[in-house]
Amino acid sequence: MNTLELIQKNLNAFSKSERKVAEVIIASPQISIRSSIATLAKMAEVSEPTVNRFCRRLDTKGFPDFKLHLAQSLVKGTPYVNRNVDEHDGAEAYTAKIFESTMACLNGAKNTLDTTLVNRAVDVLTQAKKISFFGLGASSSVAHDALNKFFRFNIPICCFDDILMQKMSCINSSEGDVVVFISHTGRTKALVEVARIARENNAFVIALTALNSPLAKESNLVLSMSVPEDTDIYMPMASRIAQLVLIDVLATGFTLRRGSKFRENLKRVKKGITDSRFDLCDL
Amino acid sequence: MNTLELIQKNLNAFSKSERKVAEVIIASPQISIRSSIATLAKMAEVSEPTVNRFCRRLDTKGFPDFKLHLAQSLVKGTPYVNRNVDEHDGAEAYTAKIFESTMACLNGAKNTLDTTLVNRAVDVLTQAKKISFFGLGASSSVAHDALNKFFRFNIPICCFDDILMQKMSCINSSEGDVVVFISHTGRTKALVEVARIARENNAFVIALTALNSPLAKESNLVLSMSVPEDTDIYMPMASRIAQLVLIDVLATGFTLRRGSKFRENLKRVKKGITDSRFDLCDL
DNA sequence: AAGTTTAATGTAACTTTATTACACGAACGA
DNA sequence: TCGTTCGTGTAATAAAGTTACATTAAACTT
Repeated sequence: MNTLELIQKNLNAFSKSERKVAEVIIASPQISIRSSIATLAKMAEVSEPTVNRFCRRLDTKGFPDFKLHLAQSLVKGTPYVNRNVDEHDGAEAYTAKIFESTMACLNGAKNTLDTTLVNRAVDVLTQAKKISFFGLGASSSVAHDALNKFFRFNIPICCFDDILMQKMSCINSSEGDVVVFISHTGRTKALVEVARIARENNAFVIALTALNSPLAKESNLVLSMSVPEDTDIYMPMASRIAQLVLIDVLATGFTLRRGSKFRENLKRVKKGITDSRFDLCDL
Repeated sequence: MNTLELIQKNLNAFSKSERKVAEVIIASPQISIRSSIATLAKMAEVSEPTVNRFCRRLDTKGFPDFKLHLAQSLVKGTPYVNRNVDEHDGAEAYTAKIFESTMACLNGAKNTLDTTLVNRAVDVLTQAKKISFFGLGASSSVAHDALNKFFRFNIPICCFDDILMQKMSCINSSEGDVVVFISHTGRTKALVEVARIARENNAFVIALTALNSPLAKESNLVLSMSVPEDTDIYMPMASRIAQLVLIDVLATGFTLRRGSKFRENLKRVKKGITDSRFDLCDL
């Protein structure tokens, strides 16, 4: 377990002074590993032995040993930890926090994603007669993004925000069609119903959603990622970002599976777009 | 450059005693990073200052600093680097690469984003009579996402994919309106023209785009982030993700600026959504 | 609610660790 | 051969980390 994450997780288990130390370290781990125990103690406004006790509580032999662990975890794992935005944060502070939280989130998502299932999903997608992407609310922009990506592959594809259009589309689906549903919670009633209809019409249902959710139960294949819930009102839904990256992953897998001739095509599409742009020399 | 490799490579450049130190470290680096300078000196059968000099020769401040560098280099795998997907990658490999590249990208974006400008943008947005979000192609899903976020703030807001609708909307704009344009390259002709129209009608133009691009030149305020260009056809546009996070940042800044009463409202909206969901006990 | 106990924290003495200053001796060149 | 330079070690010094203990705050008991 990553030392920095460990500190973050145990924040509540620490005593008042120890928490001060923890906060200083989380705020600037890179500085911490270069500081002496005296400097760190001063930064956290506690005494040196408190810092030492803090280190021991984290199962290290002492301060130098702790620094070693921290230094290694800064390389290995995420240097970033989910930090909530505070009411009094300035632009610099909240910008950093949001970027870092998002990165921490992606790291978590990556580690909990089952790549065997990714592989199966890619299998199914490459063999699809038609692919549909459906999401509602915040997830609808993820569906749009997926449309944009898969559209370039020149295969029958569709994407609707509208729940009725989604239903109609599913009613018309048949064997060989694949429907991808996107929902963070997997508990949006309307969407779950659409998924059921898709299944009833022999479509293959892939869900980017939470494990064991109602939506997951209606699906043939569930791609889930554990992403911390957005308990904080300031905190934007990083889950959405993780879903987008997952779409990237699926699109990439798709491209790879299709072989080299297919990739030549892609280059042509990309080149086609540049014609609607100013030349680089216009810069 | 990896410290251990560096030692290995420079073996011949060291003096006799220093080489002894180098050999001991190469033989058991894990032990070395946990030893004191005295222990290491004894292991190498040299004096302590020799070890110290050895450390300085490797451009470190001293023994503790050297240990830090060594410790970090001993950790395998560099996580946050942009690694291109390879034709022969399996699902696990490309999944990891894409997630990690995206994180690397976000990190880069974070570091190149000017928070002073973020602050100004938030200023402008909070005072806007109406806010519009426009993007084309891949950026249109970013615009949608922005709509979804800012919509909750209960202010006049709009978002169009259609270039004609965008134009019409801009022609009708007036003093106090803010239009946010989203474009990775900033060179999409159609969008640049819309921006010009917006400006001509006294709207305040914010662009999430590349510095010095034609779009940037038509804008009152440019939020740019340096994100590696997607040279690789496999590699999905991580720039899009960075833009989404930037939207998150702006939305958060907006929320903070509006004060605590406003945030109470947001909680209500959030609660309102849950009614269209299955209860948690349905899980 | 007061007293007792326990946990948390800081002070100061002490130990360990690292660095510096300097001296000695070998290698090299004139 | 002498002087210089470079490498090395010894010893002194400084810095960092740890321990023991005293003090204070918190919690629990009666």
